[in-house]
Amino acid sequence: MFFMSLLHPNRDQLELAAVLHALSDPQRLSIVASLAEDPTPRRCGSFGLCISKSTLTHHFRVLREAGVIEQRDEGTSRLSTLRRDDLDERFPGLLDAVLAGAPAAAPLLAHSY
Amino acid sequence: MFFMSLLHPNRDQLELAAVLHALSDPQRLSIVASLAEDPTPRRCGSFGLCISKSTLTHHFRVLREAGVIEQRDEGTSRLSTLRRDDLDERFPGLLDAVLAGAPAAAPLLAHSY
DNA sequence: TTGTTAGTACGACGAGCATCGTACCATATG
DNA sequence: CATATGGTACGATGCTCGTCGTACTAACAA
Repeated sequence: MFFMSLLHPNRDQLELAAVLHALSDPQRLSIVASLAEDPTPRRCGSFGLCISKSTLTHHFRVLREAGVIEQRDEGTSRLSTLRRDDLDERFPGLLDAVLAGAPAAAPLLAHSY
Repeated sequence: MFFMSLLHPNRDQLELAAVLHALSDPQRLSIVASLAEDPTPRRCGSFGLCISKSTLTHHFRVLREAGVIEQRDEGTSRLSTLRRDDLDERFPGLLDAVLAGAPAAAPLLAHSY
């Protein structure tokens, strides 16, 4: 989106504790699971979460700053993708294990918030 | 130790988010890494952590209540062990991935607090 | 009995977190 | 231009967390 340049830690800056913390929230876990299920870059508002826009922004920032997701701006949207390669390289097997143990991705409600 | 009966979730009660949260603190991560490196049941005070006794109690309770460790009393001590089997069964690969990515276990200082 | 050891219980403090509403900003579309 | 869309910024609230000190207890040793 606009001015704020998006902070993304690079691969060797990823910290395990930060990643685990980012994944330890049910809403964020649901985002990650959904993103893993369908790797298409997606809008923040398209995850069917029942939380306000500002809370949504907060969760996506936590995920991005921990290095779990990557975000890029396109038009009026901010598209998110999983940083699967980076995570797999730094913490092999972690993401797969988390995804396997995560509750099924949210049903992706019809309306996008 | 005394009166308090120790709460341990059983295998199928383990919650991913709780486990991830328990592992997302550097001190607790260090405890788990140390416990994984040497599976001998160990006293809480024997991990060489520079924190107070009450904080130590707190961290061990978080780990136990999340199902990461098991504790049993013996004499004046409370001995902890990793619940490796249960974790591996519920979240295959998770513990190994975390341990592989964790900073080397604390040097285990000479004095036991 | 007197101490020592290993740990808990309780209460407190400051920091951080999840959440929200309101105000605002870009981009696109009419 | 005006308006709608998708999101951020800021401030506030209430809750949780990590940390501590003090007081306590249970088991053991002298």
